[in-house]
Amino acid sequence: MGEQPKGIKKSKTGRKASDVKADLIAVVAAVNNSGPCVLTVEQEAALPSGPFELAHRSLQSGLRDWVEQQTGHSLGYIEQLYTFADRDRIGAERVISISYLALTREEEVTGATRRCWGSWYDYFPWEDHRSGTPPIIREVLRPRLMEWADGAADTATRLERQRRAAVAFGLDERAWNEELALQRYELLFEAGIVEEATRDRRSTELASVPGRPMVADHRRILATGIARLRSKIKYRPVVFELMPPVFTLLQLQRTVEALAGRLINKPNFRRLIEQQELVEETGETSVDTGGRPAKLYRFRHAVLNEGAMAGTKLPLARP
Amino acid sequence: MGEQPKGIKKSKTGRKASDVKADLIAVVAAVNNSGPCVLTVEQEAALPSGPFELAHRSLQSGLRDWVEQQTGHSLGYIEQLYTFADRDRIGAERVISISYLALTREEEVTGATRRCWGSWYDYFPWEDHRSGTPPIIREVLRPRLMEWADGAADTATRLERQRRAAVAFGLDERAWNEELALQRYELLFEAGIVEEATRDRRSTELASVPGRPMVADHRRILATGIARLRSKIKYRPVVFELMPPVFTLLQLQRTVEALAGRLINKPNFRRLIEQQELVEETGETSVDTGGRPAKLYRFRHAVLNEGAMAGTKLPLARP
DNA sequence: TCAAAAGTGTTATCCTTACACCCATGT
DNA sequence: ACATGGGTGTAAGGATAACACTTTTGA
Repeated sequence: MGEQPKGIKKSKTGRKASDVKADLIAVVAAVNNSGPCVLTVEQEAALPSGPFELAHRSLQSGLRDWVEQQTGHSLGYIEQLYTFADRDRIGAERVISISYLALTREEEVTGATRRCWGSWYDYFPWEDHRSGTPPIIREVLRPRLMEWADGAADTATRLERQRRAAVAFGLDERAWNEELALQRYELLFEAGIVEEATRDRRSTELASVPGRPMVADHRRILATGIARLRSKIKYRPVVFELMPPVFTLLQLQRTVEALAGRLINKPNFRRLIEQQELVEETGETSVDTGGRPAKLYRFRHAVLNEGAMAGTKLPLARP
Repeated sequence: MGEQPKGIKKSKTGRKASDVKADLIAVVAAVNNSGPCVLTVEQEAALPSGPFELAHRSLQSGLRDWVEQQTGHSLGYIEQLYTFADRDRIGAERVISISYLALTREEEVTGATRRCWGSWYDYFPWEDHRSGTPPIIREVLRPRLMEWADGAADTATRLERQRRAAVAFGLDERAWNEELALQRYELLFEAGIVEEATRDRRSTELASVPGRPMVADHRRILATGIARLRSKIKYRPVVFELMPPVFTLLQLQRTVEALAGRLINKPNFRRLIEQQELVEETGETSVDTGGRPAKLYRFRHAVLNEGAMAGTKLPLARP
């Protein structure tokens, strides 16, 4: 910031015209025995959030403050998700939402704060494929999506819609891709199949409404967080933010499966983890839960320093 | 939205306390014969930007308006980069910057607008490894970084700094990783080696200043864009946004090389492109530029519909 | 003829995938 | 004994990397 820090930006309209409100909004994810869940308020219908204010030192610290104040939960790992201006919001002042993904463990409940964990798959019943493709896809979503496609004005649009639905939901022998969680929600929204899409416009159509809805566009933000996390666990060791300090390899696998919404091959998973040297043995074994005692592991925090996870996909020339 | 859209958010301070200004800021990238470049204003010292205003239909359209107004350039492909609150900015009103990455071709100059293309590697001379490791790393950056490391209070911090520098810049036999462009800039900033870091605090240290500086934190935003693009070209077909409608495979390779800042193995690159079916022949050949005529190709826009680029890195169980 | 660029093969190696199988413990 | 989970081995297939080589043009 020299002598003229922002000199290049001159609003032609008055100063007031460019004033906005900025909301901070958090997807706080954890995994417990019943599966992946998200920290909520308001009877599990909203994500913790609040306005960014002068008192906040930074966006992240503002977010931490709001989450702690509303839920009594303090955050560890945080990353930014996306920023958007509320759609179809007109009026005196614009609102910008800056969303974040946070990963924690569901800790001991201390205060008497209204903290509720909502299950991911209550909001997105079509996303859990751990016990095979959920029936809701074939029985509800597929027919509704085809209806929507058939409602298109011309043939080109109809085919286009069918293809989009097939890609997103793995229809017609296509493979399921768990990373498309956001695309799927947005497709359902566009097709008017999801409650949030119809509740503004007095629901002329029948509301078949699969999955529990949320306030405003919070469910879309949750979908964004899920999609981001599902892709990120594949190239960054973030799962460990969700694990206790010490764990067995099967516990780790179950956690990843909960997030990905699909099952993993055990032997190969173990090799993958071990060959990347992400964990080290503690030397102890678990207090058995139904079978042979398992070795306990802890995360090797050193890997964060190793600058690993390079990932070249280009055929580089030898230097 | 519903009956109580944002009811859960009650600012304890007055309304005014949460009002902010939101700036939109664009990294508009292109590649020409002289290499990768970015659209700038103010004598190549700033990125196009402007405040988000009531008149704008959305964040993206606001960005398009500002860029077009300031440079006469209209944008195609856009993606959001990052949102941050200005660091060390105190005072009456907070400023939030929402940054975007846009990809275009450097088109025919039409209007008499002040549009300038700045070369990436003028701003980041250490990032271009197409002709081997640039001397500036061994001759300037390495010594300065070691100085900085030695200035640490304790041994642990010193070793930590040395390791960070080595990872980021590929020192000590480590491999160069072109995707770490942002980390590198931030490391230089933290070490006070870069002009932006010293100019606030009256530069007590000598300003060795490698690379052309920019206004405010625009250079950091540019680094963010470069890093994002370098990683994205590996798993999404975004390069084609930078290409003319018809091109030879070598032109495509040269473009990718310009972005990545390193050379690619030709035969393997061709196979990679062809086996992914990203392009199709036009049937024509290029008006030769120095050798045997090359087949011309065009991008297969169909691939965008194929929902390809799944990318599982987890050893899934058979369904 | 030579330089420059366009193209084609071939091989070794690594990683992923799939699957088969044995081990240790509690009931 | 057997169910449950822990844990190891291996072989096939595909992708990647490295490099050698031929072809076609213009100067």
